[in-house]
Amino acid sequence: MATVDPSLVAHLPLFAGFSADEFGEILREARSARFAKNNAVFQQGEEAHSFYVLQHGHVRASKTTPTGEQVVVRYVASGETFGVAMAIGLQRYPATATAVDDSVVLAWPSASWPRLVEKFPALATNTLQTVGSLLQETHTRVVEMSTQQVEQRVAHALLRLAKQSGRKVEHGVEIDFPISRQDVAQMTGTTLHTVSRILSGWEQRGLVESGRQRIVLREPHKLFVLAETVPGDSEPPVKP
Amino acid sequence: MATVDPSLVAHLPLFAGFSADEFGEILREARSARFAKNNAVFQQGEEAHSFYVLQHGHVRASKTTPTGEQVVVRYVASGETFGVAMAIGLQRYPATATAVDDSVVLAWPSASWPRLVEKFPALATNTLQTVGSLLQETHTRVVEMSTQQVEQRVAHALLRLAKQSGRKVEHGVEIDFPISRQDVAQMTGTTLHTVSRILSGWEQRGLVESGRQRIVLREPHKLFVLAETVPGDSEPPVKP
DNA sequence: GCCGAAGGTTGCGCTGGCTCAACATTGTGG
DNA sequence: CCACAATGTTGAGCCAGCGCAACCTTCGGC
Repeated sequence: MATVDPSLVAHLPLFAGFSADEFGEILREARSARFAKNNAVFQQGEEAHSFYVLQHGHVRASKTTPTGEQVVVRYVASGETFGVAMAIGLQRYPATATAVDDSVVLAWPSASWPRLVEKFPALATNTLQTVGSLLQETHTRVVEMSTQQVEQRVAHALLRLAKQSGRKVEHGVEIDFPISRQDVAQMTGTTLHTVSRILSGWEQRGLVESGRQRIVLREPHKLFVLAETVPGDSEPPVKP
Repeated sequence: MATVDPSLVAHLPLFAGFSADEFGEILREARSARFAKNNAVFQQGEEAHSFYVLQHGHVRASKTTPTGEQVVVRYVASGETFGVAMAIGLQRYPATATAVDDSVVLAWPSASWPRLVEKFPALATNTLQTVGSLLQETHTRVVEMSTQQVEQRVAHALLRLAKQSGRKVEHGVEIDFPISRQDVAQMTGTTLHTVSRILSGWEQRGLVESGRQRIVLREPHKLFVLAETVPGDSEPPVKP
């Protein structure tokens, strides 16, 4: 298990406000690990032995219901912290984390969290920011699911992914990891069929270009307008 | 502004692990305030001047969309922390907090959060637990909205409210604050009409007893079964 | 280069739950 | 005590999106 070059992780939000010596000390307790595409970093229900920072790649966090349905809780981009179950008082992971691309993570034993936090209280406040942001995003999602139609929700979901993990390509912004219709459906509370129909429609209108596990936003701004448009807003009723 | 009796708040989760002297010191920075029923503690978008612990009463946190729809984010029960915008890095409150009953809160100036946390790091870890729990609950809600029908979601919502704020009454468990059909609808992503129909149905079956701003669960266990039952699970198709 | 599996598309029919609407009931302020 | 506002109930019609089904396309392994 190789030691980690501090310069590669010094800028991460989890370590904001630490001196070189300090995160040198923290880093010494981490190990680096590689997960090949489609392999699980950890499983829902499993003992929360570690917490993680994603160095490279992309990780999907998803929950499975007792009846077997899956819901995507989050996509983790590089630099982000995940699997902090222990820090929020959980013995077990509440979701499954899967590498959707070949990924490299930094892993700390959960057992060392209390000691690290005691020595470096800023870890707690930094994690609080992270968890707070997740809470906000999740609230946004609840609001969207409560008030918007599927098409708007899908638009918002893709725009968020593009912002978080978009890569500029020739004709727009491509979501920088493999993502299926099913994945988008599980992010927005719909079915892969409906997502497929929506993307087909958008493709015809030139808004996106998509294919197998691949989505390119060609007109992010138009998508944004669509996402904010209340359906039936276009034709105000005529007063006779 | 009266000083606060430490014995009344010593047991709150926010102060777990503090000595008498320590929360005496923290408490000295708080003021107590009373909010009459239906008055706002703070408004969405307003500068996050304070964070709060609810001493008595009940507070509803809700978000309003640009198009005017409201979504209930959370009900706060006594003892719980709310309005911690500053701690999670927000300048402004992301939701409106309204007293649904006459309520008494402890309020700290947001400005004193950084200093308090520096002196009492356990504040950060305690808040992390709180925010973590909220995140989990919100994820549960997303999963429910993604995979369950309205009737199941309403059942889950009421069972959660009963667990958090239920009061044993003669014929069951009553939700211990005024709550309308509209409120329940805004918690579950449906309309007051649908909630009304569902409650009427349950009333007929003897599962609940409800009226104006009032819901009593008469058969919590049966409701729980209903909440977990996949619709169409009852009659397996006959093979001719 | 072939084959199987995974992913994507599209048509069709059905229905849960929304919208619109009218009305009933209960609390509240003057 | 009355009037009105807030809350709740219920009917009727409609449609967005789901379930099912059939089929097509692309990728990866051998």
